[in-house]
Amino acid sequence: MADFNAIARKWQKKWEEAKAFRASEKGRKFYVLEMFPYPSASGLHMGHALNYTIGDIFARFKRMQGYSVLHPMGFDSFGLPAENAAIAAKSHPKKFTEEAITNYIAQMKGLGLSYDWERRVETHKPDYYRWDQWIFLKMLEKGLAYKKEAPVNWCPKCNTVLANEQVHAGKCWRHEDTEVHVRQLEQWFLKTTAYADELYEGIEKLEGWPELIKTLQRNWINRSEGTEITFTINGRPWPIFTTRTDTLFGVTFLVVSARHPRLQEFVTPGQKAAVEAFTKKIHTTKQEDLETLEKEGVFTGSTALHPLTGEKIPVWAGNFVLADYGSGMVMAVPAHDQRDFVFAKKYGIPIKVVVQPQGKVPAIRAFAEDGTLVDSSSYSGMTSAEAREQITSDLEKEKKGKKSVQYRLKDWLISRQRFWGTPIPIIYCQKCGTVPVPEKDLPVVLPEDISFSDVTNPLASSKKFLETACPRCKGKARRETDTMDTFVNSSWYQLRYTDPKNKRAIFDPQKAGFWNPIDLYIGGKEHACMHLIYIRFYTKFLRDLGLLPFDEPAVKLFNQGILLGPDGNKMSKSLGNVIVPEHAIGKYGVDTVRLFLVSVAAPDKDILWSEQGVEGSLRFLKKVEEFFSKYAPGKTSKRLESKLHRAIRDVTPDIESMKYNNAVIKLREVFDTFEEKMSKHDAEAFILMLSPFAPHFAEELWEHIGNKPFVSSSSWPKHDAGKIDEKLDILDALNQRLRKDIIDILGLLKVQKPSGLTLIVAERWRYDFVKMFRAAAAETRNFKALLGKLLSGDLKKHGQDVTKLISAFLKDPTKVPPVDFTQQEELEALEGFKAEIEQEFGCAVNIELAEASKEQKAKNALPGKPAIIVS
RNA sequence: GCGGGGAUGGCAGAGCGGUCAAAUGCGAUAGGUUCAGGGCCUAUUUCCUUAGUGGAUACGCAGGUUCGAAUCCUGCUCCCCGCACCA
Repeated sequence: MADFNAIARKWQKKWEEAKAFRASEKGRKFYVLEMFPYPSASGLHMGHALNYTIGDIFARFKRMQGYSVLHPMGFDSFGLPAENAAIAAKSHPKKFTEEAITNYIAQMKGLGLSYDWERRVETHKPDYYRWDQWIFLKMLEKGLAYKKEAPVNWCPKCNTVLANEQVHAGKCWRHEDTEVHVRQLEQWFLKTTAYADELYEGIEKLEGWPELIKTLQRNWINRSEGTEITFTINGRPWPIFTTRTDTLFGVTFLVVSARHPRLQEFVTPGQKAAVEAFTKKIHTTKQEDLETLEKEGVFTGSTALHPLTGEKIPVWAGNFVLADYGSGMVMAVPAHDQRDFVFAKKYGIPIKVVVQPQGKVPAIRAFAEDGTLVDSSSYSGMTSAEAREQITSDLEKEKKGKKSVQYRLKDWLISRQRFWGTPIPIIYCQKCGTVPVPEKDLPVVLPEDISFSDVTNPLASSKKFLETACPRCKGKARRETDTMDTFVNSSWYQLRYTDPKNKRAIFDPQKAGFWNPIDLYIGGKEHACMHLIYIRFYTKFLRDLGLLPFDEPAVKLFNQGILLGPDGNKMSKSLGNVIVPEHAIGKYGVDTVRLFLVSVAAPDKDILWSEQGVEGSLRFLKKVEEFFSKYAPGKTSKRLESKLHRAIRDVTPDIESMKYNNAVIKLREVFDTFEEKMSKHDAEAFILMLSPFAPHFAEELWEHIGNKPFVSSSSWPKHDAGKIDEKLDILDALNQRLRKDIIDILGLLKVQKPSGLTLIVAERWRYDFVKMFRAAAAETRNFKALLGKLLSGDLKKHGQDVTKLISAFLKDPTKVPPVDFTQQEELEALEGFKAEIEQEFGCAVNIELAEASKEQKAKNALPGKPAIIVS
């Protein structure tokens, strides 16, 4: 038995020496990319292996199809874990990171992944992150990067602020048990909202993206169209956003967010104490509880003027209004909004019905749907939709409102009070203020002499870093000590792969444009609202800088499933169900593991790891090996040829559509029909098809049958439709059935060794049936009538054959397919099969035609199933 | 509450209007093998019936469309997963 691991090492070395997977800009391109990993100290896990194998199979497949394939890998190497590890070990995160990277590369090579390693990018290297800084400066220039004080999410464990996208249900994205606090801080933001509209509208055009991701993004960006209505409070105009302009006459109070920065402007001296007590309570409420919190509020003392009626409306402060959506204030229409309804009930605020439904207005809850307006001055009688239009346009005329679109998407907070990230290229000068670092001074390099001793940002501990001269006045200045969110690094890395060593520019637009957009981007669905929004945002920005001629980063996005442990749970150390890639590979070999990972289910489904399943994959490879160890080229039988070409025909689209599981099954199926004699060319076809899945093993076989390396760079086989013979398959089925029948009968007769077998072939009814069908088809175009005719009476019991014909008929009504076999052909086929039967049952076999005189004997004989007489 | 995805044989998982009692793998059972209760090979693995063809049920539940449904439609139940007071 061959040593699969030795084979793997052998070919990995050869590939590397030959630089077999180097990408070059010529011909038809194909860009396959898997989301690059964060190099963690614990190394690659099986989930990574799955993710990368999925991409690798596709990359290899496309390469064999003659595409220039770009299949690079890199490392998202900035991030908190390395920094924390460094703090614990009183060391530098760079050390941990680079060790981890070395380890990752070795593991990836061990998986036989066909990367062009020369293009590798590592985001913690200054020659990479200088371009993060460059982009930042460009954004600053265009007004898309800015600093502002805002309530921000603070994770006490990460010791830094987080972006909105990194807060999941009130918790930190990395610390599911850690409450995020809201703090008021001055931070850097990237103006993702400048592209909100395009990010939202563009989702529709992402045809190759999974519906799920698109929906998640739609929800995240959440565009809503409405009207911004101006209310006057204390003599000053305040815009309020609503989607229900039609309920304007039902407004009985306004609610301002209790967290609103300008809340104090509404608070009258008389209400001061009450409001303060209330806000204090709000600030001590946990984010988590906020979701289930009862709607509460307090009167601010101020009143607003209704823009149309001039009525006085009380302004409340409430805990259920978001400070950072719209203007942080809502108009409350208790009759038509459930939240307002509850609030009004609680505080005894009047409820005024202005929209009438078909039936009666329910008293216990608000009627929040569209209906017909009542009590709304001249708008009464209009439908909600009409009223929205009319009221908005009337408000516009009076300059008391305008159409408005609001997004849930917020600007991206990128400041991090951490060390291990891209320094923000900003200098604060006492005289000149905030000054961007000039492009020529990039990169702003992370210092080495830092100390993690304090809780403040470690960057501030490096004097060499902190103290600098102002680029404008040359006076004393200090650097920004915040670094950028790591998601910045991964927002454009796919472009850098196309020109990774460029020292003068972020990339050559020529090269980036050749490879991009990514043709197949593979990664987990958890990135839907983080990375995948950011990368789209960056793409649009770089496009607007004139660097990219396209709008979206990837044509097709593929989300692989989650790899589950043998117990059906997600792999985790705490459950002890983690399968370590090295162990599995050591035990079964890489190719087996790769093959198994894609055999279980379609790659977008969750995969259940099963030791027995892996053994099954190994068994298959061993059988293949066994076959080829005895293989000598010969002439392929028509039968095998037919099956092989069909396999080529079917495997190809299976891989193309990433149904790897089905492709593997088809490979197993053809292999099962292999005969000792087989031409070299046909043997090659099989090895070629096997190679994306089991690349090392395939190379070995390829060499074994006398070919020069590599299969990996040979051409994908093409099928010859002319060689696919359906009749041969039917014949196989007939033979199979006959064999089984003989076995059954011998069993029933309790005969161990028959001295002879006589097979009597009956007249074929099908022959006549088809003639009839043809005649019927010719004489009528009414399919139903034809069917009725066919399905009636005697023919009904031959349903299977009827359906076969009908399905063929439906595909092309002008043609009735030829019937399987005529009686004559069947006889001939049986003659051919005779030797095999004789061999198998160890007796002479007679084949007879059921003539009239033998009718009696043939009474059990059916088409394709001769009557069997045992002697 | 809003939205997305599911429910198939002992298990995993294909199939997504006719060629389906339903690929393939795993497991189980039987038989074979110069055969160790291992490996390999072969057969069986819904029920009934049987000198083979056949029949009855069956693809979450209940209906419907169709000559024909695991596949399409409607309603229901259950499971998973996102977002969640966005005005």
